[in-house]
Amino acid sequence: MSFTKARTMPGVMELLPLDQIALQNLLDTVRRNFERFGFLPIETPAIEFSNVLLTKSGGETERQVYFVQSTGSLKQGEVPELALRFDLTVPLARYVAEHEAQLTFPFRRYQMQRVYRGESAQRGRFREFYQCDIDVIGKDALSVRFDAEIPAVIHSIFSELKIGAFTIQLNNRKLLRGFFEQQGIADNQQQMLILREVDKLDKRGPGRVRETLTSADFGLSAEAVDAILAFVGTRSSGHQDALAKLAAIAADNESLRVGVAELREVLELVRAFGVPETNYALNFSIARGLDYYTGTVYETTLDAHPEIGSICSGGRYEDLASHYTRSKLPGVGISIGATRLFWQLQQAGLARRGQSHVQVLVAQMDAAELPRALGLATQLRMAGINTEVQLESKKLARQFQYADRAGIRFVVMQGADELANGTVAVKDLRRGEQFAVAEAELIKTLRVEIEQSRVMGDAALPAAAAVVAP
RNA sequence: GUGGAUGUAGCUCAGCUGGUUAGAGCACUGGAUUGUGAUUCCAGGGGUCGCGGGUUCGAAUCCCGUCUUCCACCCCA
Repeated sequence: MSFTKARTMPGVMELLPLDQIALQNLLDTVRRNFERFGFLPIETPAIEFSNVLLTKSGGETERQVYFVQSTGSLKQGEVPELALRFDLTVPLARYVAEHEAQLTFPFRRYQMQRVYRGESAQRGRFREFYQCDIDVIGKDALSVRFDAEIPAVIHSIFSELKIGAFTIQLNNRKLLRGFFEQQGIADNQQQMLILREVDKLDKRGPGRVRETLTSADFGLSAEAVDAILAFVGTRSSGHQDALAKLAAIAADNESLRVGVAELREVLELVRAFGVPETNYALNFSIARGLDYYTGTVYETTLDAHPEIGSICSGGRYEDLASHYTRSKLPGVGISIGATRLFWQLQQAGLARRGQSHVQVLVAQMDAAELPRALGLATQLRMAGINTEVQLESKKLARQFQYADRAGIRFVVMQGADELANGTVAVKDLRRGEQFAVAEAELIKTLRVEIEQSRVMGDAALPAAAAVVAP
């Protein structure tokens, strides 16, 4: 008999239960903070009509879209009618256009779902992954103040995740465009091409970016490249410094003036939102590849792990749903790639295994006493303690081994000795200690132990390693 | 899509210039008598050496093809 190789396609993440718990803890933290800031949940289907998803056809997205078709409706040579979503922003645009009449604006939604991209396989690159998005969509207009609220949400999430110091890098597309105009680079396409290169500044260093920009493809003079590199090299340290850097810009065109003004307002409000000044900074090389950003753009990085790159990014767009409706719907939002983030944290040693949700295993000491063990388990469950019972008769050693491997910390035993004197034995597998308590005290004792275990579980870790602790 | 690597047990790998029945560590299963795990000791299961073809008396080893996975570019979370 030959077996089919049991395997998943490359680019998908599949986890063992304790790692799954760790990922879910991460997702729970994100969701909790989204809700704390007043964002409401929606879900959209994984499958959408192809023409809805591919409004801006051509380019990267089309290459990466998975088309979907039922076997019955296969038609040779035609573009399938359906496709898997490749992000959550396009479905949001469709959603808002479709339900506009029933939504209240500004519409604040969060969405945490999986998206699909036909990427070629590479480290940390997934074909199926979670995106956690928040967006605020305005009707006709949306104040730049909302741009300042986003970093407050980011700060709240990453503080709670405890993955170390992080910086929310801020920039503004209008500022960049204005600057390019000032340099005599007026062509929109040309600006985009330069933006893409500039965006790689922190990853590749100024040397290689200079090399690319001075190449024949760009047709820029050495002086122009110098000016660009000097400008986009701007980084601020601290709030006052950021304001000073903005003040130093000689704005001689409208776009540049507006960009500076927007950034200034965002900075002031970010501070007022209570984000510590160590957690945000100007970075004029942040451009974001996506075409639709028009104003503020964000990227968040971990100070101690620059190799991870951006862990959360987004920005402002002027018209979200122009392909679906005449209404003008500006918005601002961010996306966290939770699957990749989790993977990166694991690689960097910042994620640890989750703890089993099973808090207690009631051992089976004597097959005849199984009903008694079941009754004990029921009592524990009614007290809110997640409990599993040893249902098969096995040597006690095996029962301990099972609990240990499954990550269950406490084993409760009530054998002949304990029954005789009305006690229950509790073994703490992590500490390797065992003690006896009166049966009436069991629940109270376990609650204390479990609470202690929860608190100690966090405290025992270095500050930067507690990510996914429950 | 372009360029470069890779493939031996579930995992990490060894296997010299071709030579008997392809090895190790970890993992797994069982045992070391009565109610105590992760440590120790003993035993055991597990591999068409990615696949196809060629050279040879003989191929995991050499050659060709093919597939796979991975890395860089592109793009992105």
